Amino acid sequence: MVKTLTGRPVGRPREFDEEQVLAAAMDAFWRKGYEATSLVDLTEATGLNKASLYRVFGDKHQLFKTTLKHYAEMEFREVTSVIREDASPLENIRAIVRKITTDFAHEKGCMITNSMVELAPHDAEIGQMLQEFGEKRVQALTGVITMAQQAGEIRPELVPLELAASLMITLAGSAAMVKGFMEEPQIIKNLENLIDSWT
Amino acid sequence: MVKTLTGRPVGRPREFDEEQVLAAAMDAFWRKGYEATSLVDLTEATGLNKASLYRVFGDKHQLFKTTLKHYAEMEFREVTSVIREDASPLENIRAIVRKITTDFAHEKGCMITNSMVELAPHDAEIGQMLQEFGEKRVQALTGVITMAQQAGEIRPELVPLELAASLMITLAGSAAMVKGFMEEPQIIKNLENLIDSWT
DNA sequence: TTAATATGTAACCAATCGGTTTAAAATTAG
DNA sequence: CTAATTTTAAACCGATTGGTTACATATTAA
Repeated sequence: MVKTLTGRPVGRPREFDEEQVLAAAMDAFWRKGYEATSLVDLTEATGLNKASLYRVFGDKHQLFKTTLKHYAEMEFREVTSVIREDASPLENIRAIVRKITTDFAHEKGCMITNSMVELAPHDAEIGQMLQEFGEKRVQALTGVITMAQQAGEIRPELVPLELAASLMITLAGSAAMVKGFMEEPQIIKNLENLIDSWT
Repeated sequence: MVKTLTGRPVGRPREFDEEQVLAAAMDAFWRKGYEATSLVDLTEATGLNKASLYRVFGDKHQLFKTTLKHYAEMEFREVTSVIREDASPLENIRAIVRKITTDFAHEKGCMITNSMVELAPHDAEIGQMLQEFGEKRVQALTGVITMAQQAGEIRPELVPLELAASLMITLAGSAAMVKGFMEEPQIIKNLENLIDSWT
């Protein structure tokens, strides 16, 4: 795409918003997973035809990686946005967990957990991405947990990194269970019990 | 299949053992999931050709349901088999959890969790099956937890059904995490911490 | 206006999908 | 032996898969 001096690209202008298309494709993959989402599904979800989709985002696998990255960034942004400077660290942890679980809405679960279960063992590239996203989240959680402990809201004998791992596992389990076995209130209650057990 | 007076069926005898074929098909689905496992994969895994597979087990979806049921029954049998009359209830719970996690071997995870994540929201029939398997496990866990509590090994203020739900969620999360994000020792340590927190 | 560039649509493509048919081979009953 | 029954293997089937090409359309720069 060649840009001109005025900033507008040469040639026929796009009829779609790249961000919206990406969001729609992400939603399709999030709902049905990688394998079960066909190119036809993607054209219906995005409103674009196969050729445009291919030209702009590459093949299905590349598009999936892009949507997965989009999801991870969106999720990280939204989750960190609930952190309040004026709230206590433990209150922030509770808010983060609530935010994450409400994002599981409508049986879609968590796209990262979904992808880990569906793809990680036989798709090294995706596995790598998921590991990076996961480590980033572990670090972030370990950070706020450490803060809460320093503020005296978490028992001093507990190890922040272990609590973060425990929370990761419980969140992943929650994301799996919400897809047909448990209701949201039960899942939230369990998470609140877990955090209570740290105090 | 018409049986004769001698008990042997009329016609050419089968060259395969139905149980072995089912186990091989189960392993293929367990490893790669429903969508990503093609009929060709199944013929290679089982040694049978498509026609035989189809005649004996029905279509791919029926075969999947059969292997899923096979998995659930196998798993339940193996897990209950580690229970020792001479061990304390809490020791039995620990043994059960260890057994379940060792069955996650080699990044395959848990076939029930895998199927819940991949299929439950858009395959009502599979969703129903998974719900039944899950409820059976919750009941079994609630049973041993109640016994442990009555034996004084678990604090009396804790609710057995809630602890069972907590364990279910943690096990599902462990099954997801083992597929590329966490190592088995870390997962087992987390589960032991959880059970310790009940005492 | 003309040349260059980019987009959108539809037709096209080979490969693979799940599934079925056909016919040879192997066995039992009579 | 023959007839009946069942299994196996391979060829076959239409539909769908992911992916590509061809071309008319729209826009910019010059």
